Amino acid sequence: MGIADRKEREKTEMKRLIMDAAMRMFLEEGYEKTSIRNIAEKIEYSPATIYLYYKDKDELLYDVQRQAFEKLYQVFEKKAVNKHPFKRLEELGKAYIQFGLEQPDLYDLMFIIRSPMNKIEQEDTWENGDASLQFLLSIVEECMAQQLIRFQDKHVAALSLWSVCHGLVSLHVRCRLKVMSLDDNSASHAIYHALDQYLQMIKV
Amino acid sequence: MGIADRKEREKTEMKRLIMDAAMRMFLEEGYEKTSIRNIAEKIEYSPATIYLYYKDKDELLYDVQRQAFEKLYQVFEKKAVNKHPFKRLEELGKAYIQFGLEQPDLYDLMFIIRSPMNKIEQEDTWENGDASLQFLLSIVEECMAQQLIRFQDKHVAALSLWSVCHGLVSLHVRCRLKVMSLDDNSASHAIYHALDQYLQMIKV
DNA sequence: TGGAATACTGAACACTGTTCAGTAAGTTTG
DNA sequence: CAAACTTACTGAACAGTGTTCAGTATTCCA
Repeated sequence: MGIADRKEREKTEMKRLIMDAAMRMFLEEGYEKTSIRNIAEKIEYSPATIYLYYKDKDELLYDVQRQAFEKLYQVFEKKAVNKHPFKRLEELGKAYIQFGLEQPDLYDLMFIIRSPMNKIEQEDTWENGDASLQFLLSIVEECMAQQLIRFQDKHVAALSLWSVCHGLVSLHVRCRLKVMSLDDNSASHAIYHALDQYLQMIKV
Repeated sequence: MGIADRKEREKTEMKRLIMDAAMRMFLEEGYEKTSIRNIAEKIEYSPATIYLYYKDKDELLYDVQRQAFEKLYQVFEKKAVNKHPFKRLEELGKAYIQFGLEQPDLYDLMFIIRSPMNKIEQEDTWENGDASLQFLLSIVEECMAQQLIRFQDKHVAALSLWSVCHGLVSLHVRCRLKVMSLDDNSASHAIYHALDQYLQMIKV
Protein backbone atom coordinates (compact mmCIF):
# COMPACT_ATOMS: atom_id res chain seq x y z
CA MET A 1 0.00 0.00 0.00
CA GLY A 2 2.78 2.43 -0.89
CA ILE A 3 0.41 4.84 -2.54
CA ALA A 4 -1.88 5.10 0.46
CA ASP A 5 1.20 5.78 2.57
CA ARG A 6 2.37 8.49 0.23
CA LYS A 7 -1.11 10.04 0.24
CA GLU A 8 -1.06 10.02 4.03
CA ARG A 9 2.37 11.62 4.01
CA GLU A 10 1.31 14.26 1.53
CA LYS A 11 -1.73 15.06 3.65
CA THR A 12 0.36 15.70 6.77
CA GLU A 13 2.92 17.60 4.71
CA MET A 14 0.17 19.86 3.40
CA LYS A 15 -1.16 20.41 6.92
CA ARG A 16 2.36 21.31 7.96
CA LEU A 17 2.69 23.73 5.05
CA ILE A 18 -0.52 25.48 6.04
CA MET A 19 0.31 25.53 9.73
CA ASP A 20 3.81 26.88 9.18
CA ALA A 21 2.49 29.63 6.95
CA ALA A 22 -0.08 30.49 9.61
CA MET A 23 2.61 30.54 12.28
CA ARG A 24 4.89 32.80 10.25
CA MET A 25 1.98 35.08 9.48
CA PHE A 26 1.04 35.15 13.16
CA LEU A 27 4.54 36.12 14.22
CA GLU A 28 5.11 38.65 11.48
CA GLU A 29 1.69 40.26 11.13
CA GLY A 30 -0.27 39.31 14.24
CA TYR A 31 -3.66 37.68 14.72
CA GLU A 32 -5.72 40.32 12.94
CA LYS A 33 -3.84 39.95 9.68
CA THR A 34 -3.75 36.15 9.78
CA SER A 35 -6.76 35.44 7.60
CA ILE A 36 -7.51 32.26 5.69
CA ARG A 37 -7.21 34.24 2.50
CA ASN A 38 -3.77 35.63 3.42
CA ILE A 39 -2.49 32.22 4.43
CA ALA A 40 -3.82 30.72 1.18
CA GLU A 41 -2.13 33.43 -0.84
CA LYS A 42 1.19 32.87 0.93
CA ILE A 43 1.20 29.14 0.16
CA GLU A 44 -0.20 29.79 -3.33
CA TYR A 45 -3.40 27.78 -2.91
CA SER A 46 -7.04 28.73 -2.98
CA PRO A 47 -8.68 29.59 0.37
CA ALA A 48 -11.05 26.68 -0.12
CA THR A 49 -8.13 24.23 -0.15
CA ILE A 50 -7.35 24.98 3.50
CA TYR A 51 -10.78 23.63 4.38
CA LEU A 52 -9.81 20.26 2.92
CA TYR A 53 -7.19 19.96 5.67
CA TYR A 54 -8.75 21.89 8.54
CA LYS A 55 -12.41 21.89 9.51
CA ASP A 56 -12.30 25.62 10.29
CA LYS A 57 -9.97 28.41 11.30
CA ASP A 58 -10.17 27.49 14.98
CA GLU A 59 -8.87 23.99 14.29
CA LEU A 60 -5.94 25.44 12.37
CA LEU A 61 -5.15 27.94 15.11
CA TYR A 62 -5.35 25.13 17.65
CA ASP A 63 -2.56 23.41 15.75
CA VAL A 64 -0.51 26.61 15.66
CA GLN A 65 -1.10 26.96 19.39
CA ARG A 66 0.25 23.44 19.90
CA GLN A 67 3.43 24.44 18.16
CA ALA A 68 3.67 27.60 20.24
CA PHE A 69 3.43 25.54 23.42
CA GLU A 70 6.28 23.38 22.18
CA LYS A 71 8.38 26.53 21.91
CA LEU A 72 7.46 27.55 25.44
CA TYR A 73 8.32 24.11 26.74
CA GLN A 74 11.72 24.29 25.07
CA VAL A 75 12.33 27.64 26.72
CA PHE A 76 11.42 26.11 30.09
CA GLU A 77 13.78 23.19 29.56
CA LYS A 78 16.56 25.54 28.60
CA LYS A 79 16.13 28.15 31.31
CA ALA A 80 14.77 26.34 34.38
CA VAL A 81 17.82 24.25 35.11
CA ASN A 82 19.12 25.21 38.54
CA LYS A 83 19.68 22.36 40.97
CA HIS A 84 17.86 24.18 43.74
CA PRO A 85 14.12 23.76 43.14
CA PHE A 86 13.12 27.22 44.36
CA LYS A 87 15.71 28.83 42.13
CA ARG A 88 14.30 26.72 39.32
CA LEU A 89 10.87 28.07 40.13
CA GLU A 90 12.24 31.61 39.89
CA GLU A 91 13.85 30.83 36.56
CA LEU A 92 10.59 29.36 35.32
CA GLY A 93 8.58 32.44 36.25
CA LYS A 94 11.11 34.74 34.68
CA ALA A 95 11.24 32.63 31.52
CA TYR A 96 7.43 32.63 31.27
CA ILE A 97 7.24 36.40 31.53
CA GLN A 98 10.12 36.93 29.14
CA PHE A 99 8.43 34.66 26.62
CA GLY A 100 5.21 36.63 26.92
CA LEU A 101 6.90 39.99 26.54
CA GLU A 102 9.08 38.94 23.62
CA GLN A 103 6.42 36.96 21.75
CA PRO A 104 3.21 38.86 22.47
CA ASP A 105 1.41 37.43 19.45
CA LEU A 106 2.16 33.83 20.39
CA TYR A 107 1.25 34.62 23.98
CA ASP A 108 -2.08 35.92 22.73
CA LEU A 109 -2.79 32.72 20.91
CA MET A 110 -1.78 30.53 23.83
CA PHE A 111 -3.41 32.31 26.73
CA ILE A 112 -5.65 35.18 25.70
CA ILE A 113 -7.70 34.91 22.54
CA ARG A 114 -10.85 32.83 22.48
CA SER A 115 -10.61 31.40 19.03
CA PRO A 116 -8.55 28.21 19.29
CA MET A 117 -10.37 27.13 22.45
CA ASN A 118 -13.71 26.80 20.68
CA LYS A 119 -12.35 23.56 19.26
CA ILE A 120 -12.43 21.99 22.71
CA GLU A 121 -15.43 23.84 24.14
CA GLN A 122 -17.16 20.60 25.06
CA GLU A 123 -14.22 18.69 26.54
CA ASP A 124 -12.88 19.73 29.91
CA THR A 125 -9.22 19.12 29.24
CA TRP A 126 -6.81 20.97 27.01
CA GLU A 127 -3.80 18.95 26.01
CA ASN A 128 -1.84 21.77 24.33
CA GLY A 129 -0.83 23.34 27.62
CA ASP A 130 -0.40 20.10 29.49
CA ALA A 131 3.35 19.49 29.20
CA SER A 132 4.18 23.01 30.34
CA LEU A 133 1.84 22.73 33.30
CA GLN A 134 3.40 19.39 34.27
CA PHE A 135 6.78 21.05 34.14
CA LEU A 136 5.60 23.71 36.55
CA LEU A 137 3.89 21.17 38.80
CA SER A 138 6.98 19.01 39.12
CA ILE A 139 9.06 21.96 40.30
CA VAL A 140 6.35 23.03 42.72
CA GLU A 141 6.18 19.49 44.03
CA GLU A 142 9.89 19.41 44.66
CA CYS A 143 9.74 22.78 46.42
CA MET A 144 7.00 21.51 48.67
CA ALA A 145 8.83 18.27 49.42
CA GLN A 146 11.75 20.35 50.70
CA GLN A 147 9.38 22.79 52.40
CA LEU A 148 10.66 25.77 50.46
CA ILE A 149 7.29 27.37 49.73
CA ARG A 150 4.35 28.16 51.98
CA PHE A 151 1.70 26.17 50.13
CA GLN A 152 -0.15 23.05 51.21
CA ASP A 153 -1.53 22.04 47.83
CA LYS A 154 0.65 21.82 44.74
CA HIS A 155 -2.24 22.62 42.40
CA VAL A 156 -3.08 25.75 44.32
CA ALA A 157 0.57 26.74 44.30
CA ALA A 158 0.85 26.21 40.56
CA LEU A 159 -2.35 28.10 39.90
CA SER A 160 -1.18 30.97 42.08
CA LEU A 161 2.19 31.37 40.39
CA TRP A 162 0.72 31.00 36.94
CA SER A 163 -1.96 33.59 37.70
CA VAL A 164 0.51 36.19 38.89
CA CYS A 165 2.68 35.73 35.81
CA HIS A 166 -0.24 35.64 33.42
CA GLY A 167 -1.88 38.60 35.10
CA LEU A 168 1.24 40.70 34.75
CA VAL A 169 1.94 39.74 31.15
CA SER A 170 -1.62 39.95 29.89
CA LEU A 171 -2.38 43.28 31.53
CA HIS A 172 0.74 44.59 29.87
CA VAL A 173 0.24 43.22 26.37
CA ARG A 174 -3.31 44.49 26.40
CA CYS A 175 -2.17 47.96 27.50
CA ARG A 176 -4.04 47.98 30.82
CA LEU A 177 -0.95 48.93 32.79
CA LYS A 178 -1.31 52.36 31.22
CA VAL A 179 -3.57 53.17 34.14
CA MET A 180 -0.40 53.20 36.24
CA SER A 181 1.21 55.72 33.90
CA LEU A 182 4.06 53.37 33.11
CA ASP A 183 5.80 53.62 29.78
CA ASP A 184 6.71 50.39 28.00
CA ASN A 185 10.17 50.20 29.47
CA SER A 186 9.33 50.87 33.09
CA ALA A 187 6.32 48.57 32.77
CA SER A 188 8.46 45.54 31.99
CA HIS A 189 10.75 46.51 34.85
CA ALA A 190 7.75 46.71 37.17
CA ILE A 191 6.56 43.31 35.98
CA TYR A 192 9.80 41.53 36.83
CA HIS A 193 9.92 43.37 40.14
CA ALA A 194 6.38 42.28 40.99
CA LEU A 195 7.34 38.68 40.24
CA ASP A 196 10.37 38.95 42.54
CA GLN A 197 8.21 40.34 45.32
CA TYR A 198 5.69 37.55 44.85
CA LEU A 199 8.41 34.91 45.04
CA GLN A 200 9.67 36.48 48.26
CA MET A 201 6.19 36.24 49.72
CA ILE A 202 5.69 32.56 48.98
CA LYS A 203 9.17 31.60 50.17
CA VAL A 204 9.01 29.95 53.57
CA MET B 1 -28.97 80.38 22.48
CA GLY B 2 -31.81 77.95 23.22
CA ILE B 3 -31.59 76.11 19.94
CA ALA B 4 -27.86 75.52 20.14
CA ASP B 5 -28.38 74.23 23.67
CA ARG B 6 -31.12 71.88 22.54
CA LYS B 7 -28.93 70.66 19.69
CA GLU B 8 -26.13 70.01 22.14
CA ARG B 9 -28.51 68.15 24.42
CA GLU B 10 -29.89 66.10 21.56
CA LYS B 11 -26.35 65.19 20.52
CA THR B 12 -25.46 63.80 23.95
CA GLU B 13 -28.84 62.09 24.18
CA MET B 14 -28.18 60.36 20.89
CA LYS B 15 -24.72 59.29 22.04
CA ARG B 16 -26.35 57.92 25.17
CA LEU B 17 -28.92 56.05 23.11
CA ILE B 18 -26.19 54.43 21.03
CA MET B 19 -24.00 53.63 24.00
CA ASP B 20 -26.85 52.12 25.99
CA ALA B 21 -27.86 49.93 23.07
CA ALA B 22 -24.24 48.84 22.70
CA MET B 23 -24.03 48.05 26.41
CA ARG B 24 -27.25 46.00 26.37
CA MET B 25 -26.07 44.18 23.28
CA PHE B 26 -22.73 43.51 24.92
CA LEU B 27 -24.34 42.06 28.03
CA GLU B 28 -26.95 40.03 26.21
CA GLU B 29 -25.08 38.83 23.13
CA GLY B 30 -21.38 39.37 23.85
CA TYR B 31 -18.64 41.16 21.96
CA GLU B 32 -18.82 39.08 18.78
CA LYS B 33 -22.46 39.90 18.17
CA THR B 34 -22.14 43.58 19.02
CA SER B 35 -21.71 44.94 15.51
CA ILE B 36 -22.38 48.48 14.34
CA ARG B 37 -25.12 47.09 12.14
CA ASN B 38 -26.82 45.27 15.03
CA ILE B 39 -26.65 48.31 17.26
CA ALA B 40 -28.07 50.48 14.49
CA GLU B 41 -30.91 48.05 13.94
CA LYS B 42 -31.73 47.98 17.64
CA ILE B 43 -32.03 51.77 17.85
CA GLU B 44 -33.75 51.90 14.45
CA TYR B 45 -31.18 54.07 12.71
CA SER B 46 -28.89 53.48 9.78
CA PRO B 47 -25.37 52.16 10.56
CA ALA B 48 -23.94 55.32 9.01
CA THR B 49 -25.69 57.45 11.63
CA ILE B 50 -23.55 55.98 14.40
CA TYR B 51 -20.50 57.44 12.67
CA LEU B 52 -21.96 60.94 13.09
CA TYR B 53 -21.62 60.49 16.85
CA TYR B 54 -18.60 58.21 17.18
CA LYS B 55 -15.45 58.34 15.09
CA ASP B 56 -15.25 54.56 14.96
CA LYS B 57 -16.28 51.43 16.82
CA ASP B 58 -13.33 51.67 19.21
CA GLU B 59 -14.42 55.10 20.39
CA LEU B 60 -17.90 53.78 21.06
CA LEU B 61 -16.58 50.75 22.95
CA TYR B 62 -14.32 53.03 24.94
CA ASP B 63 -17.45 54.84 26.14
CA VAL B 64 -19.12 51.54 27.00
CA GLN B 65 -16.00 50.56 28.89
CA ARG B 66 -16.19 53.80 30.87
CA GLN B 67 -19.68 52.85 31.95
CA ALA B 68 -18.56 49.35 32.86
CA PHE B 69 -15.87 50.79 35.12
CA GLU B 70 -18.48 52.89 36.84
CA LYS B 71 -20.33 49.68 37.65
CA LEU B 72 -17.19 48.08 39.02
CA TYR B 73 -16.49 51.13 41.14
CA GLN B 74 -19.99 50.98 42.58
CA VAL B 75 -19.45 47.33 43.46
CA PHE B 76 -16.21 48.27 45.21
CA GLU B 77 -17.93 51.02 47.19
CA LYS B 78 -20.68 48.66 48.21
CA LYS B 79 -18.59 45.64 49.14
CA ALA B 80 -15.25 46.94 50.41
CA VAL B 81 -16.54 48.58 53.57
CA ASN B 82 -14.92 46.87 56.54
CA LYS B 83 -13.25 49.16 59.05
CA HIS B 84 -10.13 47.01 59.13
CA PRO B 85 -8.06 47.85 56.03
CA PHE B 86 -6.79 44.33 55.42
CA LYS B 87 -10.31 42.94 55.59
CA ARG B 88 -11.30 45.67 53.15
CA LEU B 89 -8.52 44.51 50.86
CA GLU B 90 -9.92 40.97 51.07
CA GLU B 91 -13.40 42.23 50.26
CA LEU B 92 -12.05 44.18 47.33
CA GLY B 93 -10.27 41.18 45.84
CA LYS B 94 -13.33 39.00 46.28
CA ALA B 95 -15.58 41.64 44.75
CA TYR B 96 -13.25 42.03 41.77
CA ILE B 97 -13.26 38.30 41.08
CA GLN B 98 -16.99 37.99 41.58
CA PHE B 99 -17.55 40.83 39.16
CA GLY B 100 -15.37 39.12 36.59
CA LEU B 101 -17.06 35.76 36.96
CA GLU B 102 -20.60 37.15 36.92
CA GLN B 103 -20.06 39.68 34.11
CA PRO B 104 -17.56 37.96 31.83
CA ASP B 105 -18.48 40.08 28.82
CA LEU B 106 -17.98 43.35 30.65
CA TYR B 107 -14.77 41.99 32.12
CA ASP B 108 -13.61 41.25 28.60
CA LEU B 109 -14.22 44.79 27.50
CA MET B 110 -12.54 46.29 30.54
CA PHE B 111 -9.44 44.13 30.84
CA ILE B 112 -8.97 41.72 27.96
CA ILE B 113 -9.96 42.76 24.46
CA ARG B 114 -7.73 45.08 22.48
CA SER B 115 -10.35 47.11 20.72
CA PRO B 116 -11.25 50.00 23.03
CA MET B 117 -7.60 50.64 23.91
CA ASN B 118 -6.69 51.60 20.35
CA LYS B 119 -8.38 54.89 21.08
CA ILE B 120 -5.61 55.81 23.53
CA GLU B 121 -2.72 53.99 21.84
CA GLN B 122 -0.61 57.14 21.76
CA GLU B 123 -1.29 58.46 25.27
CA ASP B 124 0.24 56.67 28.24
CA THR B 125 -2.63 57.08 30.64
CA TRP B 126 -6.03 55.47 30.66
CA GLU B 127 -8.60 57.37 32.64
CA ASN B 128 -11.38 54.76 32.50
CA GLY B 129 -9.73 52.51 35.04
CA ASP B 130 -8.33 55.29 37.18
CA ALA B 131 -10.98 55.61 39.89
CA SER B 132 -10.98 51.89 40.59
CA LEU B 133 -7.20 51.80 40.79
CA GLN B 134 -7.22 54.74 43.20
CA PHE B 135 -9.69 52.86 45.35
CA LEU B 136 -7.32 49.89 45.49
CA LEU B 137 -4.31 52.11 46.12
CA SER B 138 -5.94 53.89 49.04
CA ILE B 139 -6.67 50.59 50.77
CA VAL B 140 -3.17 49.31 50.11
CA GLU B 141 -1.79 52.55 51.49
CA GLU B 142 -3.76 52.18 54.67
CA CYS B 143 -2.65 48.56 55.04
CA MET B 144 0.97 49.62 54.68
CA ALA B 145 0.59 52.48 57.13
CA GLN B 146 -0.57 49.96 59.72
CA GLN B 147 2.07 47.44 58.60
CA LEU B 148 -0.49 44.79 57.75
CA ILE B 149 1.05 43.68 54.47
CA ARG B 150 4.61 42.71 53.55
CA PHE B 151 5.15 45.25 50.79
CA GLN B 152 7.45 48.25 50.67
CA ASP B 153 5.91 50.01 47.70
CA LYS B 154 2.20 50.63 47.37
CA HIS B 155 2.30 50.54 43.58
CA VAL B 156 4.02 47.18 43.58
CA ALA B 157 1.50 45.90 46.11
CA ALA B 158 -1.44 47.11 44.03
CA LEU B 159 0.03 45.66 40.85
CA SER B 160 0.64 42.36 42.57
CA LEU B 161 -2.88 41.97 43.93
CA TRP B 162 -4.45 43.13 40.69
CA SER B 163 -2.34 40.69 38.69
CA VAL B 164 -3.30 37.71 40.80
CA CYS B 165 -6.99 38.54 40.55
CA HIS B 166 -6.84 39.34 36.85
CA GLY B 167 -4.76 36.26 36.14
CA LEU B 168 -7.27 34.01 37.84
CA VAL B 169 -10.33 35.58 36.24
CA SER B 170 -8.93 35.92 32.75
CA LEU B 171 -7.48 32.42 32.59
CA HIS B 172 -10.90 31.19 33.61
CA VAL B 173 -13.07 33.24 31.26
CA ARG B 174 -10.80 32.28 28.38
CA CYS B 175 -11.05 28.58 29.28
CA ARG B 176 -7.33 28.10 30.00
CA LEU B 177 -8.00 26.53 33.39
CA LYS B 178 -9.22 23.51 31.47
CA VAL B 179 -5.62 22.36 31.49
CA MET B 180 -6.17 21.65 35.19
CA SER B 181 -9.18 19.49 34.42
CA LEU B 182 -11.46 21.69 36.48
CA ASP B 183 -15.12 21.93 35.58
CA ASP B 184 -16.75 25.35 35.76
CA ASN B 185 -17.92 24.96 39.31
CA SER B 186 -14.73 23.67 40.87
CA ALA B 187 -12.78 26.25 38.87
CA SER B 188 -14.51 29.18 40.53
CA HIS B 189 -13.98 27.46 43.89
CA ALA B 190 -10.28 27.10 43.10
CA ILE B 191 -10.09 30.75 42.11
CA TYR B 192 -11.44 32.05 45.40
CA HIS B 193 -9.20 29.61 47.25
CA ALA B 194 -6.14 30.82 45.35
CA LEU B 195 -7.03 34.40 46.28
CA ASP B 196 -7.33 33.44 49.95
CA GLN B 197 -3.95 31.75 49.85
CA TYR B 198 -2.38 34.79 48.22
CA LEU B 199 -3.82 37.08 50.86
CA GLN B 200 -2.40 34.82 53.56
CA MET B 201 1.02 35.09 51.95
CA ILE B 202 1.11 38.87 51.80
CA LYS B 203 -0.23 39.28 55.34
CA VAL B 204 2.54 40.26 57.74
C1' DT C 1 -8.29 2.93 -22.08
C1' DG C 2 -12.55 3.98 -19.40
C1' DG C 3 -14.43 4.93 -15.06
C1' DA C 4 -13.94 6.06 -10.26
C1' DA C 5 -11.72 8.55 -6.73
C1' DT C 6 -9.08 12.48 -5.35
C1' DA C 7 -7.36 17.36 -5.26
C1' DC C 8 -8.33 21.69 -6.12
C1' DT C 9 -10.69 26.13 -7.27
C1' DG C 10 -13.96 30.22 -8.67
C1' DA C 11 -17.71 32.07 -7.31
C1' DA C 12 -20.95 32.87 -4.20
C1' DC C 13 -23.19 33.76 0.63
C1' DA C 14 -23.59 36.17 4.68
C1' DC C 15 -21.25 38.76 7.52
C1' DT C 16 -17.97 42.83 9.22
C1' DG C 17 -16.32 48.22 9.71
C1' DT C 18 -16.40 52.31 7.19
C1' DT C 19 -17.20 56.09 3.64
C1' DC C 20 -19.71 59.19 0.82
C1' DA C 21 -22.94 61.21 -2.38
C1' DG C 22 -27.50 62.40 -2.08
C1' DT C 23 -31.88 63.51 0.21
C1' DA C 24 -34.97 65.42 3.48
C1' DA C 25 -35.83 68.22 7.27
C1' DG C 26 -34.87 72.23 10.20
C1' DT C 27 -33.05 76.99 10.68
C1' DT C 28 -31.77 81.47 9.32
C1' DT C 29 -31.96 85.27 6.43
C1' DG C 30 -33.75 88.62 2.79
C1' DC D 1 -43.54 84.02 3.44
C1' DA D 2 -39.89 82.22 0.34
C1' DA D 3 -35.22 81.32 -0.68
C1' DA D 4 -30.78 79.94 0.95
C1' DC D 5 -28.13 77.61 4.00
C1' DT D 6 -27.21 74.03 7.53
C1' DT D 7 -27.86 69.97 9.78
C1' DA D 8 -29.38 65.02 10.23
C1' DC D 9 -29.78 61.08 8.14
C1' DT D 10 -29.48 57.13 4.83
C1' DG D 11 -28.70 53.70 0.73
C1' DA D 12 -25.37 51.93 -1.55
C1' DA D 13 -20.97 50.82 -2.12
C1' DC D 14 -15.96 49.24 -0.89
C1' DA D 15 -12.85 46.17 0.95
C1' DG D 16 -12.35 42.85 3.99
C1' DT D 17 -13.72 38.38 6.76
C1' DG D 18 -14.97 32.87 7.35
C1' DT D 19 -17.13 29.33 4.91
C1' DT D 20 -19.57 26.33 1.35
C1' DC D 21 -20.27 24.04 -2.91
C1' DA D 22 -20.74 22.92 -7.75
C1' DG D 23 -17.64 22.06 -11.14
C1' DT D 24 -13.09 20.99 -13.14
C1' DA D 25 -8.92 19.02 -13.64
C1' DT D 26 -5.74 15.31 -12.24
C1' DT D 27 -4.47 10.87 -10.53
C1' DC D 28 -5.33 6.04 -9.71
C1' DC D 29 -6.97 1.43 -10.53
C1' DA D 30 -9.26 -2.34 -12.98
